[in-house]
Amino acid sequence: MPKKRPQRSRPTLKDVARKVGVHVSTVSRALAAQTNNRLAPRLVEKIRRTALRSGYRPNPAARALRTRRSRTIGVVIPDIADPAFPPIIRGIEEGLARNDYVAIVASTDGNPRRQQRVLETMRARGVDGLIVASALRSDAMLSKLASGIPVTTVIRKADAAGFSSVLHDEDDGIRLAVTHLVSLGHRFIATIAGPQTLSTGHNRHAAFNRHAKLLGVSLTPPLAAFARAFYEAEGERCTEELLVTGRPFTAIVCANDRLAIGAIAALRRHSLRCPEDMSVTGFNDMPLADRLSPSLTTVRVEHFRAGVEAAEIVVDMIEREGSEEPRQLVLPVELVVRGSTRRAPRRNTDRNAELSSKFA
Amino acid sequence: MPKKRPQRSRPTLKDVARKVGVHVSTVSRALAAQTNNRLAPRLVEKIRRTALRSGYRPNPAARALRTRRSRTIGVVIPDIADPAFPPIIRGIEEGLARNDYVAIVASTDGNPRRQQRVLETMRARGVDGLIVASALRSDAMLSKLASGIPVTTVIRKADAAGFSSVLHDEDDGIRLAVTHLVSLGHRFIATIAGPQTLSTGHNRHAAFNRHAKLLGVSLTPPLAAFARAFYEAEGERCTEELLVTGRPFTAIVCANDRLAIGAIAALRRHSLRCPEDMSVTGFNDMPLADRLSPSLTTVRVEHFRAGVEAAEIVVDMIEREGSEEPRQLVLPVELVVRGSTRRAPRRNTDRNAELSSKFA
DNA sequence: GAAAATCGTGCAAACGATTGCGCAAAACCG
DNA sequence: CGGTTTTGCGCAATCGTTTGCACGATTTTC
Repeated sequence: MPKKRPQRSRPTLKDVARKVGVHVSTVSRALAAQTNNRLAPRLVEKIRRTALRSGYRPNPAARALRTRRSRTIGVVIPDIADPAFPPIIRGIEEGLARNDYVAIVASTDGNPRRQQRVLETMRARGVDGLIVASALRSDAMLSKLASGIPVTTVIRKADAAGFSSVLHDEDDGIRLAVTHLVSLGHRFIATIAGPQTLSTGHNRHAAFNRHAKLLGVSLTPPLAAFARAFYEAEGERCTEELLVTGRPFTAIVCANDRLAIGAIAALRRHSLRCPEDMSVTGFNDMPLADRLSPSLTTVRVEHFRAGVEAAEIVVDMIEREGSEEPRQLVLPVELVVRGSTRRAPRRNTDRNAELSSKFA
Repeated sequence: MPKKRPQRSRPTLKDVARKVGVHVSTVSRALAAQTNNRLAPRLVEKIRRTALRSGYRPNPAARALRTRRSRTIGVVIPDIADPAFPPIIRGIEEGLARNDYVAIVASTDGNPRRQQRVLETMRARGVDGLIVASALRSDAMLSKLASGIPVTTVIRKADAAGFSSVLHDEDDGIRLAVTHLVSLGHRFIATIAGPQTLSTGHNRHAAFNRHAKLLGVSLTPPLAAFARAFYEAEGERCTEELLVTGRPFTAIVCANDRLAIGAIAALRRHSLRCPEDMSVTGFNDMPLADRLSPSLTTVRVEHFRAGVEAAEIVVDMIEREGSEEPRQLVLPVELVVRGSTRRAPRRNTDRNAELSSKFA
């Protein structure tokens, strides 16, 4: 029974030092890339070998205590169960691992109080930096609680300066979607916008207005409904809202995939088929978007890459000691055309027919 | 320019001690629940107040160094982008937060080498315990790398003793699904089983065999296809495999939702409609399962709760110093009937008609 | 060939908390 | 009231690293 060694803890610097016959400080220097050039190469080699052989692992607590660096990044997510976020987290994980950092992630449910708690425990935990996917456009709390350590937002952007950010090219994404619809003959295009408190919601909506005008398909007044959250249920509600206006339209540009899913469901309840009667576009190309029926025409974004880049940015900010100003990165997007969009119906459905003829 | 204080670090025990006029050890004791009863109540009160007022937060690194406890749990997930896992992670997060622990999570992609790396960095990070959702039935590596710290598996179980586990009642779930189908008149039921290297895959398949026999609907030889992974594509492949047997069946019990989604897609390619021609059941009730078309009849499991329970279990094992043996928890499941199952067709589709009549 | 610069390593002090031990003062006992 | 126990708190060591400084030995420089 190897129960003899009750706390067989890992070897420490001291153990390695004893084995090699040098002082612990020498071992420490030999193992660190920045300092081992001041030692005799032969010694360094020897130390490294015995360290490796004895399975030495630096004690993270001791190192953190001494260096005031935990090599830990806090990741704040609105809702990890939302399919948009896991790929980002994966990317962050990847980007951090490359630099020997780890993440502690927490969800906020979009609830400011929870976000505050989360940020506080992260500060208490001594994270070296923060990656925030839950930022509001004006997020006073974030500015307050995040002061002093590098912060980057992903996917969303806070208006306040001082944060780095990595974003998708929302404007181009919406441009692609609208252009696509127009090329299919759609002229009456409604939109379901996301929450205007979020940069995504706001920017996509602004982009929609801009490009609709540019392409000469803007309606007056604009045919838009505003979702209070990026959920399917809100997509349904907004669709109802659009339908009860009685105004004609043949396509809906949704601010994200989940809204689009809700929209399609609501349309179906009203016996409007997608894509035959109504084209719908999403945004994100979330997992399963290709497996729905109809499969979703949407804007593909590089969530994984966004995570990686965000991780690299915080790490970089940390290691350069904040001597740098915030960076902004915008990732390209791409339209993926699938089953939810189709050539605009010549003969509109009954309810649209009368009205659209007025406008034609 | 408030650049004067270059490293305005948080107050330490020493700061609080100086302010109150006592020794740091006294402050330490006053702040810990186990030791403050040895101090004068009035003093404790005073210390706590000034600690609070000055915004004191224990330095986690220092504490970890001294106590050899990081209050950090490693969470190992096969793939965080798989919709089954985020709710579990949320649950873990919740369960850990209640006890003032945090999680560091990493994905393995079901890749043993990656799992090894992940487990190693977690050990190196000094996690106090492990929650593993990626366990294989026989996972030698896990047994090796996890030795010495409390481990619990979630959702999946490793055969090796020594681990706690929290599982869903797979057997009952499959029983519910099969019973449901039988009550709808199905007599020829095929199954798409999951990977037999995973406890889920294995147990659900065993359960299917058992209950099919119990209900008198087992086919000989059994009509089963084995997925190599819990992916949609495998669901498609397995469905093809079932169809080419040429044997009649009117329902497929799938080992999870993603396989079911793949199955439905493959059926559609063969002009078999679900549920009119073929009923399909899933397992998990993953997000969006209710939004697919057809919406999925499936077995709902309590993923969130599983996470919470797993967290509570590891924490408990840690705080009791491993003086306890592993615990096993099985959570109840529930059938949720939706659109993908329907009364068995009287007149089977052409290809089933001839054959099923033979068996009828 | 002596002074100066460089090199290679050891010494010891942190970092901030926890905790066994000791020692006064207070409380208790007969 | 003297002696014993209890109470309340301080002392100092310790956890494992990192890093400024010191210092002898080499090498360089003029």
